[in-house]
Amino acid sequence: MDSTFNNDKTNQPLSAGLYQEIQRDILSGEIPSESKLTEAAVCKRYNVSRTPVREAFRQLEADGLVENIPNRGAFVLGLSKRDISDLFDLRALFEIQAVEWAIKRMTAEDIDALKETVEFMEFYTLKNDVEKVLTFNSQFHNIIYAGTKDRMIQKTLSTYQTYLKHSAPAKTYTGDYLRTILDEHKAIFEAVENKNAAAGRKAMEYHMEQSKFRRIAKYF
Amino acid sequence: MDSTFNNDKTNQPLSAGLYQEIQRDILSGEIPSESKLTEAAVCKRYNVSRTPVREAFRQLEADGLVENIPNRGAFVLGLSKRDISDLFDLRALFEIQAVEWAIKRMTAEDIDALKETVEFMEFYTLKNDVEKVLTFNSQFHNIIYAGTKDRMIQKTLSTYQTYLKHSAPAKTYTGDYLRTILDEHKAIFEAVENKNAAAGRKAMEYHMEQSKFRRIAKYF
DNA sequence: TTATAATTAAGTGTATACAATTTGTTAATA
DNA sequence: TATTAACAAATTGTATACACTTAATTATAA
Repeated sequence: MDSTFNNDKTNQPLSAGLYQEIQRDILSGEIPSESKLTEAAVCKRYNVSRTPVREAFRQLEADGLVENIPNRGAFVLGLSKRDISDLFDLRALFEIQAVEWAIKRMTAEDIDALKETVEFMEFYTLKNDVEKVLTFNSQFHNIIYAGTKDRMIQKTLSTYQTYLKHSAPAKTYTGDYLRTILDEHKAIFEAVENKNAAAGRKAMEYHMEQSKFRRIAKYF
Repeated sequence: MDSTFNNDKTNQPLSAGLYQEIQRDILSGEIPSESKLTEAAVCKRYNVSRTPVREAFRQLEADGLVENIPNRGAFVLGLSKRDISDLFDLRALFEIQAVEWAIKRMTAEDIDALKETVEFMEFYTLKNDVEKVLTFNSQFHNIIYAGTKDRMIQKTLSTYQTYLKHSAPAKTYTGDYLRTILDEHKAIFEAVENKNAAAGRKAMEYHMEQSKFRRIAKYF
């Protein structure tokens, strides 16, 4: 109940902040599956009126994170362990397609931006700055998504990225881990730079396999 | 301006009807890309207040069909021809994965329901009832989606199905066409019945290729 | 005339009031 | 006691009023 919700800094509507906040809480499990989100409760907790709350609920529903039953309310639909496992598989399918399209559609400027991102990743890997590496990791993938020039795959992959990130338990990383991740991204970038779609798919496929293994291995 | 919007029959909230209505108009191109959706205009057209309109806008935004810029408004993002082409490819990836999961996860009752659907398809194919065949065609795929027991793939595929359906120009079907489609579904069902995942993927892959060809061929 | 500033109009963001529905409780009946 | 009916409370659906931001217009100065 110790709300850290704060919307003062940005000019985004309240519903946007609420949406992110509630999404995070559902994915982390803080708000459990099956539980009911009551408008009044959310209003009180974040000290806002019902209008932005209802708008946030609609967005969460479109994401599949709550089910809105007319005149009954919004019921939470969290992600089970199999949901997470499945999500890794779905993400892999799209990431592999995305890198192919990106290789075919990226501009020279897009590729430059990707190059810079890899360089930042390397820089912070050497400094062992986990936070920064993860940030540029996300950025690397986002540049690929944008490079597809396809809104739908971009949107879906961004959503999946968010889901997998926030549904992850806190983790401690070793230097080896960062180095491994860097290498996988370098391989992908190389394929992009050479405009080699087949190599790009292969490198991304491997990255996705490893990525899933690194997470799921902890569960079983 | 001749609104056929009517929400009297059902008890769903106004926003749900608005959402579907506007979605259809965007996909069909009646509301063109780049155009701005003004709340007041939609209110007037459908004779409702701003609250349900704003909620519909949020859902459309989550779908990627409009971009909501704070304090500026909702701008339409329609689907280009390449978007449609890409969508066929993305759908194919998911449909193939879906049939595999469905084969592994469907219950006996699920399979019975699928069998019945195929039988209806065959019956109406023989009667040359296009409307009904298309209805059971959609139902066939929806049963597969549900059979995956995975909300995310289900939701994404349902969305794609809607997009491809509503973005299609009106079409005249021949008896041959219906027969061909029926055969493709029968092949998929057979694989499901035999719980043969590899065969299921293969049959679905073929169905998706043909499905894309049947639509896209008209464009080029 | 052109550029800038002040003002007005239009549109979105948020809160709230009221209507309709659902849920929970009490009362009445068998 | 068990079941149903009537009522009350809580919750969601919708409309509207007001606040705030952006866009358009007019006025002013160079």
